[in-house]
Amino acid sequence: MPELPEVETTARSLRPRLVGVGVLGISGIDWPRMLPNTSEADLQSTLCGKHVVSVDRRGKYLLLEFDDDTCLAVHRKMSGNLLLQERTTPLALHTHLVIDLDSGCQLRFVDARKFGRVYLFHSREERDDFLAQRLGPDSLIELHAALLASKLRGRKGRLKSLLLDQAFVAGVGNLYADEALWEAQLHPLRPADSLSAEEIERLADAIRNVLTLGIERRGTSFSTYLDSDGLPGENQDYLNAYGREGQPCPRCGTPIRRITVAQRSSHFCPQCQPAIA
DNA sequence: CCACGATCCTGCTAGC
DNA sequence: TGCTAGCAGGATCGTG
Repeated sequence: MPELPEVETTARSLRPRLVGVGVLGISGIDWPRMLPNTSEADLQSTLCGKHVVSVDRRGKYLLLEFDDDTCLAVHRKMSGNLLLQERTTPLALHTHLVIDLDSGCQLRFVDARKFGRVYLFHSREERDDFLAQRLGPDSLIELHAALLASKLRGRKGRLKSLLLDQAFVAGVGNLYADEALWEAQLHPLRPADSLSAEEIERLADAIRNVLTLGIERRGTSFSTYLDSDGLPGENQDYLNAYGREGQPCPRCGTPIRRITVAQRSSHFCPQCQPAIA
């Protein structure tokens, strides 16, 4: 499941190979629902002849900006992958969008579960409104202890639920939330406004740390994530809590426990992450 | 503001 | 062996 580090890894690898490149055509749409605000014909008429001027990331959205301020936003949700491949490479199963480029390559959106979405915005303003409505401060570049403290103040929800809320902080998903809570030694069910200043600082540091390490390891390929060259990341070899139910906590040896929080599995060490501070 | 449940999808796995 | 039922999971929406 692509979260911030996976999207950032993809953006970094696509950037040098897409900036300056022109669009020749759009094809392969076999699932109109993945285009909530556009269509194959709309994409075709809007993007043909346009050149990519930037490849960016906001939260878990990958953004391709073109030379007339048109913007394509891709959210990969659970299983979506963006592959940059030679035109001659056979299409992978579950390919739902193909963008033909004048570099001889194709940018292909492949998504087995069809949860992924591609949006087209006709101006920077339209795009920014869309994102502002959904995304809080970016958990990698904007989140600091003071900001986290002010956002947590008065919030009665569970800590884990809030971390998954993209309007609270953008970019953290289930896997990195569990890893950050493990590192900060905080129980996922802690009431959000019960954290001490020191705990908030630990959490802010942990979030930045797990995301940064995730990027350095080119993402976590827990199930389906692949980078734009179709290669897995390495961070799955370094997980401390996520997916490790019953296995020893790397810090204290206590078996990792799994509970359900906000309808999502939550992995934590019952020894290092006590429910009561 | 918060919690909970349903929804969307399909590959995988556990269980029979 | 082969089948099926159930699970996972990000975001959104409706209800309480």
